[in-house]
Amino acid sequence: MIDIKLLRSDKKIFYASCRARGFDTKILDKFFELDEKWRENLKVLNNLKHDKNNITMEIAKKMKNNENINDLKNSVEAINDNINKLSIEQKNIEEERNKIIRLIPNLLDKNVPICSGDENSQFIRYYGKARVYNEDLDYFKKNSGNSDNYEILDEKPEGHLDLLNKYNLADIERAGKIAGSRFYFLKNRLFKLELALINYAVDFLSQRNFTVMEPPFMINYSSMSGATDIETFKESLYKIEGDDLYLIATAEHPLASMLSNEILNEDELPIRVSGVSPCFRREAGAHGKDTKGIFRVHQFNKIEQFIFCKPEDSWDFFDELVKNSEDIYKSLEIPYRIVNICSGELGSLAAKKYDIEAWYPSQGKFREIVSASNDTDYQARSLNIKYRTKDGNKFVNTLNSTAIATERILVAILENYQRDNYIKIPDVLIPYTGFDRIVGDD
RNA sequence: GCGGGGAUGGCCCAGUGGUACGGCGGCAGCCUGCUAAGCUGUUUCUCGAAAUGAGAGCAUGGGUUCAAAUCCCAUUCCCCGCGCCA
Repeated sequence: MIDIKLLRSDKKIFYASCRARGFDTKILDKFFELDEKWRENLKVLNNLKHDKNNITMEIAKKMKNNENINDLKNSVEAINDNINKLSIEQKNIEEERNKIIRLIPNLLDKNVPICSGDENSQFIRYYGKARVYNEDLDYFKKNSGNSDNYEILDEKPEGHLDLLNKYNLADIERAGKIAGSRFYFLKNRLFKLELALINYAVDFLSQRNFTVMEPPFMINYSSMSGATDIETFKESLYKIEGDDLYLIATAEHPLASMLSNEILNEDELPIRVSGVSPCFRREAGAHGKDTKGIFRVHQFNKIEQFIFCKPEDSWDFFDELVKNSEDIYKSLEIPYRIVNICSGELGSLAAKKYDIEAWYPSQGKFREIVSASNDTDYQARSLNIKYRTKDGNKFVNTLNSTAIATERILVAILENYQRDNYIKIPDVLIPYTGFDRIVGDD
């Protein structure tokens, strides 16, 4: 949620931010209209309550002295009628206003590139030595900042679905039979590789001062709506029938809401937490995209980094999160690039977002594997997470970034590490897998 | 799931219908020849330019009443016991 006081006092910057994101500024007009009415009503309502309180106290006094109070009673009843009427009106206005204010997106950071379309996000940097099929070279060059760090392949590498079948690493058909499309059974060494990735990430983040944890995989509406932009997010979430519970779409949701309605001491910050969890996504609206294999699925595992910090530190921590994620992919030796997501593509919580995109040789593309966002105080305000300062309580800033989304990294490893008759295991993972290659059934 | 007990400000705790007591901690100031002790104020949210201005707030949502932390109903969570259970 944005800062309502700032919204009232500095309308222009919100109109500019909404326009840059491609949001309809009518929501702002509507907000101001409702807010005006709300404040007027509140004044009247508070005056009525003030009168009522005075009379009520007088009644208490008179009763002590055994004086007659019938007249006073009647006047309170009359005031109560007015209060009730106005309260109902006020409640409706407030509900509508609060619904709208949640639709207003966070203010953009000044470094976010302004754009409307998909392809305008800004290239930041490239790392690694990509294996590039000769026909994909133009695309690679164009999207890697014209890097010359690549190895040309004359034959198109196999796609991950073929590799899954070739080495008997997944059963997607039977998963489809029992659950539907976009589900999978992970098998054999690929499954062990996933466990290795999880353990590797857990160790990695522990060493970088994160408290690692397994969060609840379901949370209630209040937490979910605080942690997300729920109105637009709703359709991508799974709801549990008969209970006030939603399956999480990322560990960010429980990690963020973990501290909801709390006031922290200044010296507790920053708080670095990391969550390992499955992520459940309906992928509504993704029909036809990545339908084969395990690249885009309804359930995948992810290790997420999350930081609560003071506002003045949050851009440093943004860099820290991105660096952590980058260091993981450097260590796994997966080629990647980083892009600064442009205004039209940015989620409404984020003031700025960097994506890390891995190189997938058989797709001949960079695809998203990490999303790092600084939500500034937007999420903290919705969740009511504050810290104490000399000048009163302030909202913390929250930041999140993927460490490893395992299914996408498994695909990246399969594609980048395929050899003639086996899949090589990245060196840093061998201590975790206990084997150095995937060859077949075991 | 059943029975019993509970939820009060950052924390602890008092409060059986008349508008939330006290302590601890934090912050600000005062005093004191000094890492102590003491004193005063302050501590949540909202409206308001501000007030020595007002309203709200006692787990949540309803109800009774002129008036509810207090009485009634429902819900949530925590503790104890029983049952069930990986």
